[in-house]
Amino acid sequence: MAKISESSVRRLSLYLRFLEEFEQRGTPTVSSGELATRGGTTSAQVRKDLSFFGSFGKRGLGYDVPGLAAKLRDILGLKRAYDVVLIGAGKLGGALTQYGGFRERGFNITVVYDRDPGRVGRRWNGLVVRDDSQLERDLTGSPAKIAILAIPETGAQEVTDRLVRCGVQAILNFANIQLSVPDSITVKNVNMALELEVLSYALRNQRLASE
Amino acid sequence: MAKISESSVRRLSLYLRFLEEFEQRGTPTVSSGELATRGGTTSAQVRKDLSFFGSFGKRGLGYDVPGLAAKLRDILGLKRAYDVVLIGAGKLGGALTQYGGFRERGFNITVVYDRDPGRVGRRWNGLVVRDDSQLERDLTGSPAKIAILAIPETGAQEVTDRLVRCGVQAILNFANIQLSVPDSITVKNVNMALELEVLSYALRNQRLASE
DNA sequence: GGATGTGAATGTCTTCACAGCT
DNA sequence: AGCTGTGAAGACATTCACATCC
Repeated sequence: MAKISESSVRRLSLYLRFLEEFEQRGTPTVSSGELATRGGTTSAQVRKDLSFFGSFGKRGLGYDVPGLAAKLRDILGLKRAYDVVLIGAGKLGGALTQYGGFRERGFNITVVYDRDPGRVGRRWNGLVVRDDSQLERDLTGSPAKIAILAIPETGAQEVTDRLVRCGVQAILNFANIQLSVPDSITVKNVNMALELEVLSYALRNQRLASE
Repeated sequence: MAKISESSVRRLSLYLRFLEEFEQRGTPTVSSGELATRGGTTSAQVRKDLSFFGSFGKRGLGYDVPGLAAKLRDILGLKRAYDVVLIGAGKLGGALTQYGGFRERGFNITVVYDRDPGRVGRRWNGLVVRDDSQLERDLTGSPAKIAILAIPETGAQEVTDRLVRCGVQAILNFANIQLSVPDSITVKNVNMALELEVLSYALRNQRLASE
């Protein structure tokens, strides 16, 4: 299959969200233009994004809402549920565990690890915090393929190496560090301070432009 | 000034982080190649990114670490501190307030709003949660230009409109909704479920490839 | 010698524009 | 008529490669 750009995949994910809104409202069909305005892009972009995977629309009519939604779920691999391993039972981990958006889309945080003795063994958001050292014993042979790292920089690389050895193939990393992993492993970084810096850059440009 | 791509700005932000590590370690100079390997890019990319803003290096030598760090802080608008308004005193808001990475870089969450009567008035992470309805009274004339939205979709657009009216110019949005704002306002979305979906897509591709 | 800075070449993504269905 | 699907064109981003300077 041809390689699709990440921006394209991100947009597909957005389109799916809009389609689900239409689905709930019972709207039967939708045009590329309607998806485009909601997503802040153009109708040509929407059609091109979809065209990488096939032709799902009817000319003159648009796209069948439930049909396209199902197709996108298939493309994005969302037809199945995923067990997700959470590393770090801190505030951020708690927020993520509580966050409904994950469960809604089939991402279930089924286990959480921490290395702080004050946390290990405690009940926490409906789970029991497990000791970090149990990771290998628990995960070897487990079907979990996705992990979320919600821990500080220190130790993040070490835990990553262990997760990879246990068969984890995709990591959502909140630690402020560039993880090094084998090519076969996918890592997505969420770096909140960096996002604010992009905003700061934009603000500074505004200031300079207005002088 | 020429328009710089967002990916370029994001990389500059990364380089700055690496430079700060070098700074702490007392390393006097660094080459584009060293920054590149840490950032997972190429030396040519590093030099090109920097070249949009000037020539900061010495041929044959590399870049002066504190000098380049200062220059990047200036470019990114990080020489000053920012007051940040937080909307939403929930788990996510709490995690963000506690998160050291913001303060470290001069982003200070100075006030938090919520509309849940059970939260308003309470002490919370060193702040007192203020009633959402106070927003206009507090913010009009305040220097705060950045807001973080850590609330559910419902109400996010309404609060956004009010923030914009109060002079907020940049918004970091954690709500799962595409905010509509005037062109002059900068919005960055952090959509954690979407990140997981990108991972899901990658996993599905791996599965398909191995069949 | 060693590393920068940068035009030119290449590669990638987006937009255009229109033929082709419904 | 209306909207899709898609080559072709255009815009943008990355990589190459080398003259330039320390």
